[in-house]
Amino acid sequence: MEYHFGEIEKKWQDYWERNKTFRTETDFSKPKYYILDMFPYPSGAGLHVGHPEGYTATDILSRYKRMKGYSVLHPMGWDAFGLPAEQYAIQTGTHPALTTRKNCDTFRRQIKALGLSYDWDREINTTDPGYFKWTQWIFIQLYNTWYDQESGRGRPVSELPVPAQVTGNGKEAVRRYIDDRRLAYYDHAQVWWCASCRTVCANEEVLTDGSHEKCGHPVVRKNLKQWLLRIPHYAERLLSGLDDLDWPEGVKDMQRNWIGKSRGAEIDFRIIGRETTLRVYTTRPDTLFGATYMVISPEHPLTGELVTPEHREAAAEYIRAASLKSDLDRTELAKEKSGVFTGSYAENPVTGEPIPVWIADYVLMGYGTGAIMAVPAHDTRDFEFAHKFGIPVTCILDPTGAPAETREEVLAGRACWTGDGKYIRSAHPARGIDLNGLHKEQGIAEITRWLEEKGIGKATVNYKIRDWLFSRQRYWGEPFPVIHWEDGEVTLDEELPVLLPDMERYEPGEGGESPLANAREWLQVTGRDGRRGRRETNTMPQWAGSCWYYLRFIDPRNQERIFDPALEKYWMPVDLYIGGAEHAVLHLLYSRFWHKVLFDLGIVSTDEPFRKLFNQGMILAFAYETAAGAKVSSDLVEESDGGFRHRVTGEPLNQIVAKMSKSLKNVINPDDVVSQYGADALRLYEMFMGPLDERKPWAEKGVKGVFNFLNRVYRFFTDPASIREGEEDPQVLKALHQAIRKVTSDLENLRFNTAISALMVFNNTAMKQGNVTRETAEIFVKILSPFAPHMGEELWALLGHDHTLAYEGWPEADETLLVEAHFEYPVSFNGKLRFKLELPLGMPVPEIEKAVIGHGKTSHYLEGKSLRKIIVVPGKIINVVHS
RNA sequence: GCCCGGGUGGCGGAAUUGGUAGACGCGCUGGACUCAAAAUCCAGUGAUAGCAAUAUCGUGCGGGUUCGAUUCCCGCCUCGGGCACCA
Repeated sequence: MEYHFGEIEKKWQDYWERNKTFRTETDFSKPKYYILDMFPYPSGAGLHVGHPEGYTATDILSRYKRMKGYSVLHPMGWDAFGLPAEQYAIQTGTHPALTTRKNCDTFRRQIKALGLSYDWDREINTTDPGYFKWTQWIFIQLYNTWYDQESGRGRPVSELPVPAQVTGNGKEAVRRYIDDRRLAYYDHAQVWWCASCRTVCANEEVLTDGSHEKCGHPVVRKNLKQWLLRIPHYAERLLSGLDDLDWPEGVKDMQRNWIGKSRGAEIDFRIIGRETTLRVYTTRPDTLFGATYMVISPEHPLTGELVTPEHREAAAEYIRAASLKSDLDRTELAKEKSGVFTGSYAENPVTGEPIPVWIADYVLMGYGTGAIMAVPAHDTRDFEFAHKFGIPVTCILDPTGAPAETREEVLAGRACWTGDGKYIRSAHPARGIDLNGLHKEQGIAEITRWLEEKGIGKATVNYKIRDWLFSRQRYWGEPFPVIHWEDGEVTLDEELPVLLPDMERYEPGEGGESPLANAREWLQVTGRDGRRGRRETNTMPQWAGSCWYYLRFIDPRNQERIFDPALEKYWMPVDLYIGGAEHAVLHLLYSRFWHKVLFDLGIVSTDEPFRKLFNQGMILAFAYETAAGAKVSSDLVEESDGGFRHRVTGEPLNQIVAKMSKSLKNVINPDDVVSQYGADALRLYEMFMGPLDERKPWAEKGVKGVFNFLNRVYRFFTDPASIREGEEDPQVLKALHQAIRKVTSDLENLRFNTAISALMVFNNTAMKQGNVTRETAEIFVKILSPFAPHMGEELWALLGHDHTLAYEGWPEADETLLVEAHFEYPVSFNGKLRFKLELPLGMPVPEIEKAVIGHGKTSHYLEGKSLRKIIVVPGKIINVVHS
């Protein structure tokens, strides 16, 4: 029979939909498996071939797990708040909700055409008031939570003990005290502002070159009143929680880096001639003897006090210039250090020496204490600075392990050494401190002990992670359930959801006002007491909706609560989460943060949301360039004699691998692939291309390869001459069970490419044999079906079944059929393979040796040489070692 | 600069508690079927030399450990991703 994939696929997709084949029934008696895709932002462009990659992988596993007897939760939804729909609204006046609905419809249609087994009754959309009601609700929980350092967890603010001295200062003081501890707070903040998008954005959304991740335009600093979340309070938990997660090490490393934990000490320096002390943070307190100057950041609160009159003008100028600089200027372009002397001196607490205090923008206010002790001999940045401004460099650590030349330079203060060594010039007997001769680790411990004993410093831990800027000046996002009253009080609106108002125009203001500031009616509220207030006009960032969507899938239609706790307890955590590596830090860190807060509040039952994470690799495409490296659009390329040349100029071109892009005209549209080869072929090819986590180029010819395979399978198994009753041929039976074993273990390890290869191997064997038994055919169809589900259902039906095979039991490999009696040993001489020798597997080693020596070819290879020994690895290899 | 990954035929990729390098697929070559083509089927296909048996070389480069290294160790080259004045 001919393989009419179009009809077959339509038929089964309709069947699944009509019968709700994949509706998740929660059966507490069964083991559960929650398998989740990172839900997409439904863009106007529709699906690209990257989407089906991860979706197919999770779909295959879902189908496999169902056949293994698990209750499987496999949902899909839309992360539908976001800029593009809003930009479109600004340009055309179309309400973003309309655009969003249209895009979701397209995505849903495309996804359904791939035969993915989602439970569509659980579809969610972050822009649906029934959904974002609960996003707002979680915000309220964050607002009403403080982090109790003592117990190491978040607790309701109602349980926050307020010290008597605060209570004594009145209601306002108490309010401020509590607000300072809430996980969500509203305050002035130096924030990143993108003039092009007219919105602020999070640190995490600013790229290294100082541009906005979303649009590529440069961002600038702006001081605005914003909502922020105190994610640093959870830094330690977010860090230690990573250890037990089955996540790619690279992703964990990126999160560890982002959290940026460092251990060191805070040290107080007395300012000479004043009552002030200057506190610094350093990871190298052991180098205190080498501190020859200090630096405070231009934003440091003590600049005013420390700058002496004769330096006032220069310092003020420097500070002003620094404030105008973007971070780009302060880093990338300004490798050259800059700074200005304050005129003040501090006293080095171990040596008693006066050391100058400088202002320099290489010290950031947002980290540590915003001030450092500078040790040019043992810190490269300080060394550069000292070098430029002629500040003395005192080496206090002898790099004993370094090459002689380097060591000499370091000892003379002409080079910087950050490694280990032995301390010199690091003792002050009168003050009871002596590090000389110690190594770095010992030195740090010893000086820290001394600082704490003297009360001038203490061991400290610091994190790079900052408060998360959580508001945006946009229309298309979740409104904050917040009211700002005329008397300055801020209260939460518990009447959820707070809906977005309908508007005529969606443009944000240029000065940082949200478009919602123009929604007059919506904006103004009057309290029961007649007090007037104004709604919060900022909206939440896109991350908000995706922070917790995996929880709503558990009980998506619940009107009364965020979800039923019994269901949450059954389904959580997510057993496998597959998505792109681009979310390694942002989404996954934010999500873990919210989850931990919800855990502390007793709302969820697990401390971590995603037990196993897997990143699919990007799908690339072939592209072409000239010898000079100029890219050539793919429609201008022709293939000739195995090479590529320019269709017009005839210039020879090189084939390269690049991201799909409109300009290179190498974008693959999944719709086209489906109409040409079918969904099963698309699925199979995406999985067959290579390992799921690697980036790999799309090749049209490869699709044809798997398409041929499907054709051969279909032709063979639909041919009545291929299927017979009776006993199976032993060779075929063995091949079948090898396939079952290989496919099963490959599925468990997410190695889809080799699983498909095993299916091909079996099909080749079966076709060569000419026919198989009905039982063999059924087993093969079962193990094929997760990969090519339409084909699976069709063949299953043709084999005489009238129900879906989605819940048929997964076949088990019979190991007894796989035991071999003989093994064809490769026999090598000095490691070089010379011939093969078939021997019984149970043969004792001495007899194997005898057999090898007795073999006719052995004497040939040993001619004129002497036998040293024979190495026999039973079931693996024989190696004859000779002179 | 630092931290992660990669580098295997003409191409996508198999194979690692160290044990037959190149599974499977594409492409290519030859053959069958056909008036012919497509499709399909069969055979071959790492490189070099040879009529052949066979030999030598071969997993980015250079060393090392081992009876044996794609796999382990040391030093490089290169591509991709992330971070980057965080004291």
